Amino acid sequence: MPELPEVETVRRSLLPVILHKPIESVEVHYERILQHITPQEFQARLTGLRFLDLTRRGKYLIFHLERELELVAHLRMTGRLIYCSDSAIAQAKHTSVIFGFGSAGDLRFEDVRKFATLDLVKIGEYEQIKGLAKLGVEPLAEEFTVQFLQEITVNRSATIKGILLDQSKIAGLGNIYADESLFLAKIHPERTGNSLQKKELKRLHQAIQKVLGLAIEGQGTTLRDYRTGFGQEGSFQNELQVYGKKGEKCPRCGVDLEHKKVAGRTSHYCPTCQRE
DNA sequence: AAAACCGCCTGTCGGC
DNA sequence: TGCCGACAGGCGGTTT
Repeated sequence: MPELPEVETVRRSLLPVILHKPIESVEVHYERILQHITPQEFQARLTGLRFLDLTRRGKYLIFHLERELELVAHLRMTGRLIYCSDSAIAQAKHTSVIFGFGSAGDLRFEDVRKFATLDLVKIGEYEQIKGLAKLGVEPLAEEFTVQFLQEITVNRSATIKGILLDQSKIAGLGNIYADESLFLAKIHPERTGNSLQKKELKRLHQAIQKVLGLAIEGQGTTLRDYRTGFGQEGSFQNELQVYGKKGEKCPRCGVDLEHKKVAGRTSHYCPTCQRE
C-alpha cells in the first residue's frame, strides 16, 4: 500500500513531467473521489491552471497550482497517479479522474477500491482535510528525534505498533514499514509504549529512518497495486525482511516468522528476535 | 482522552 | 469447477 516511500516516489517521478504544464481538461469518472466539491466546480476551477510544485506531507501529495490553489491527493490503499505521455492510450478500468494536457499527454488517477480522495483548497487551508490538519512529524525530518519518540511513548499503554501507525504522531508509516522497522529494532509489535527503554527507542528511531530511506531508494514496495508516477513497479518488495513472510525463516536467526493482529492490523515479526 | 470498532470498496484466495 | 466468506488496510466517524 502506498506509505511514505511510495508517495515520495510518486512525487519525485511526477514533478518533472507535470511542472508548468497547463491543465487543459478535467474528466471526473468517479465523483466520490472529490471531497467538499462538485465535479462541475472542480473542473471549472482547475481548467487552465498550471502546476507550480508538487510536495508531500505524510502520505498526502500536494499539487501547488496557480491562483493560490492546492490540489491535495491521498492514494489510500490502491490509488495510483500515473503520467501518460499519449492520451490516445486506453485508460485503465478503474480510472477516477483524468487531467488532460492536450498534446502533452495526461495525468490519470486510478483506484480499484475507490477509497482515494482529492481536495481542492486555498494554500495551507487544511481544516476540511482532517488527517492532514492533524498530521504529526515527518520521520525523515530533523524534528523526528529519539526525544520525540520518547515523548509519544512514555506513559502510553497502547502498543508500539499502534503508536507507529498513528498519523497524528508520526506521518507516513503504514503497516509494511512499521513491521519492518520493529523487526530491525528487535522490538515486538505488542510492546506497550511505556515499556520501551531509551536504548530500544534509539534503535527504533534509527530503524525507521533506515527502512524509509532504503525503501525510497528502491522506489517503494509493489506487492500488488502500487506504481510509480510512470506506472512502474517498485523494488523494495525484494528487500522486505518480515512483512508478508509468515512461515518463512527469520533472516536473522532462522526461526519461523509469525503474524498476529496487533492494533487491528496483521503484524509480522520474529518471535525470537522480537521478545514480548 | 484514548482505544476499539465499523464503513467505505473491489479483487483475491482458501475451503468446501 | 464454482460459490462464498474472509481478508487486505488507511482513515473518518462513532462508540466504548
